[in-house]
Amino acid sequence: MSLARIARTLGISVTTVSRALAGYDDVAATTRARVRAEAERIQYRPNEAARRLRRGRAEAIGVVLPSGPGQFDDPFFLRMLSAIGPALEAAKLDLLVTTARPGADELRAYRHLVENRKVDGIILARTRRHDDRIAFLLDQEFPFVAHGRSEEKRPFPYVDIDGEAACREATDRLLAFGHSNIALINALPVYMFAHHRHAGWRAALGRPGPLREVEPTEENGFRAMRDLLANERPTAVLCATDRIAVGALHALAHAGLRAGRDVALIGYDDLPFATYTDPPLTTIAQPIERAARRMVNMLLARIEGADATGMREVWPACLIARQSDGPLSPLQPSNKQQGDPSHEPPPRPHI
Amino acid sequence: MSLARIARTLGISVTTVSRALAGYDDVAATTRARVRAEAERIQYRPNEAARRLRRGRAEAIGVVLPSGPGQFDDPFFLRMLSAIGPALEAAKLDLLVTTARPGADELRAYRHLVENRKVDGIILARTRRHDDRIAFLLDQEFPFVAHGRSEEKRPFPYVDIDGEAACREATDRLLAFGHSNIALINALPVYMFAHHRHAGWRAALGRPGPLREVEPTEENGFRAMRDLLANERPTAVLCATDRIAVGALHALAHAGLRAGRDVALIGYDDLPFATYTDPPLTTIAQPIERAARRMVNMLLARIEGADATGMREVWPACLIARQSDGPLSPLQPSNKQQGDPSHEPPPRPHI
DNA sequence: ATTGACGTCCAAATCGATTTGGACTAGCAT
DNA sequence: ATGCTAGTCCAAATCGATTTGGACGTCAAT
Repeated sequence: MSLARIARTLGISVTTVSRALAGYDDVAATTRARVRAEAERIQYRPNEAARRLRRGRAEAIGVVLPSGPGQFDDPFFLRMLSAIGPALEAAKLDLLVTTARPGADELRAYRHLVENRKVDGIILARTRRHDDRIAFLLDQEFPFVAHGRSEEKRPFPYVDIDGEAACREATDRLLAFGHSNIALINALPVYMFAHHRHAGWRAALGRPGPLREVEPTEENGFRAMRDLLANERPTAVLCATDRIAVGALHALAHAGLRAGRDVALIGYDDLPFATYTDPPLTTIAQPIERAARRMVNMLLARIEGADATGMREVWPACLIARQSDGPLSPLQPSNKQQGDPSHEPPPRPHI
Repeated sequence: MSLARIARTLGISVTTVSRALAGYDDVAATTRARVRAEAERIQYRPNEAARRLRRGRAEAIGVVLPSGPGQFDDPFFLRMLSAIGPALEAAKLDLLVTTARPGADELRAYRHLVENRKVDGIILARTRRHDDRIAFLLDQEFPFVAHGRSEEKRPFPYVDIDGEAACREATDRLLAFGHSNIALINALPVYMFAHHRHAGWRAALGRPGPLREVEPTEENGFRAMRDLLANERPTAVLCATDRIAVGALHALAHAGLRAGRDVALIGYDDLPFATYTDPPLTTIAQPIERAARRMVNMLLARIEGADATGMREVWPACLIARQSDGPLSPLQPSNKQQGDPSHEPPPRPHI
């Protein structure tokens, strides 16, 4: 009872109050001023539910967070959320967050959002090569924007980071350092980003190399690295995420090896702790926040009915050189000739 | 047009359809069955906005995430969110997430949630000694539950982890190892949790010790540790968060010192990477997920009108011994007698 | 004087679910 | 026949904002 209350106090109709506040031009300036003043006086706030009911919109967008072991503490989603928040504020939309364990639970969460019209649009992250969430949303013709591509045949809006190029460059860098036995500890290949990172590594290498595919946790990075050391014994390792890299770093230390000297290691994500590992981690930084803001803008346009064609963007990532990689060590078993085992930092190639 | 549609199809009134689906007992079993069948057939989903309007409830609860430099990537909030999510699902409430930079922006976010009746209740984390958010919510008599206590005089519902006891025990452990010059790198004292951790350290110490207070990032942990080494030169350091501890660890490595041998270091949070630092970090684990679930239950009760008295719980934390701490090294400058510089892991006291 | 245009304003319908306060019928007892 | 009780059902009001389709009055042009 609020527009009504202003109307009663001022002795005018609810319609006029509504139109005055909404800025219609069929309201006399003096009336509008009176309405504005009274609205201010009683601290009028429109009832969201009423507006939503009338407009037929949820005035909100949704994000489904993966929950469950190994997922919950991934800083990626928090970075995304904190970028989405402010971007939505401008559009006066709410952000609805749901959690779901990957699997059947997850698709159910998306169904729930769509079928109960909880949100007007969805932002979807961590796309998979075959992604039933994307297929579902396309089937329903529900507005969404994905972070990452997919092998879905129908086109859909996305913003992605070019992990393939980034991993190609990182691998090229390792090759330029003189490495040839370059391993990849990748995330599970169901994820599109893992697929791309694998492709970049594979392309730069020009042939298969030592490969491990794991759920990206420190624990799994540790295991994979230990296993690589026991078998293929690579001199350089590209890790698909920094969490994997941290585990791998630890496995190296366990084996009495030092990253950057005995084995070159490159991570991916540039998590805040990457500067403070020992040695500091060479890694690949992604503009997640900017990408998230772009995704919000795309989604808003989609909700307004804009055409989705052309809403496909792939942005470059950026390698950040620190100390966990470097030239092939002369102490390592390799085919190269032995060099000077100096402690000076060796020259680094341009990338 | 949906209850109405079922009503029209079945030739009965909207009232009856509503009451049949809502489980009132003044509906004939056969009618109820027909309604249920038709609802199922057309995949009936009640319109949230209409229900909210009628019930006068938002059917949602809110969380305000701190955003901005140094904050956004704190895993704490993501862990909390992923625990809140499932707990809310059972109650059929939505989770509304807002972001705000700490400061004026933040209180504005809370005002917004309350004044626009966006949510029925709020979960508030990272309480401060003087917390204007808590004061505001109490003033408004708005249902909320805090994670952490405050110096607010009026009672309010909270679940907290006993950081004071945990830090007292951790400091006692360091004392038992033979340390006497035990520093604390704390978070800023505006935060209640920092205040508690300080109190525990101070109580165990029985006198002042080297203290640094910083925004809890790796960077600041690094600086603080470097500064401590250049000045008070403690033999043991308690860090208020694992992120600080990681920075401190790095500062030690930089100075050619090794944690666990040259300097004892204890963190707080048990972040996933804590097992994989070098050396693995002795730290304090908090049952955040369980606490979050408990907070949701309290909040639901509060929303239902339950009395808040007695809704105050302090849970114990748990020290996880790894390798970053240990006995006073004989090589360190100290008052103790020199021992055997063996590489065997020294005996550890029970805690 | 009539017409038309314009400037202001509003009654009523609408969105969809919920809830109040009965209406109506059949069956049974008085 | 009358009253009463259960058992079913529903018309209408309600929540609060939005929107349609005019109503009414004033003023200038014809």
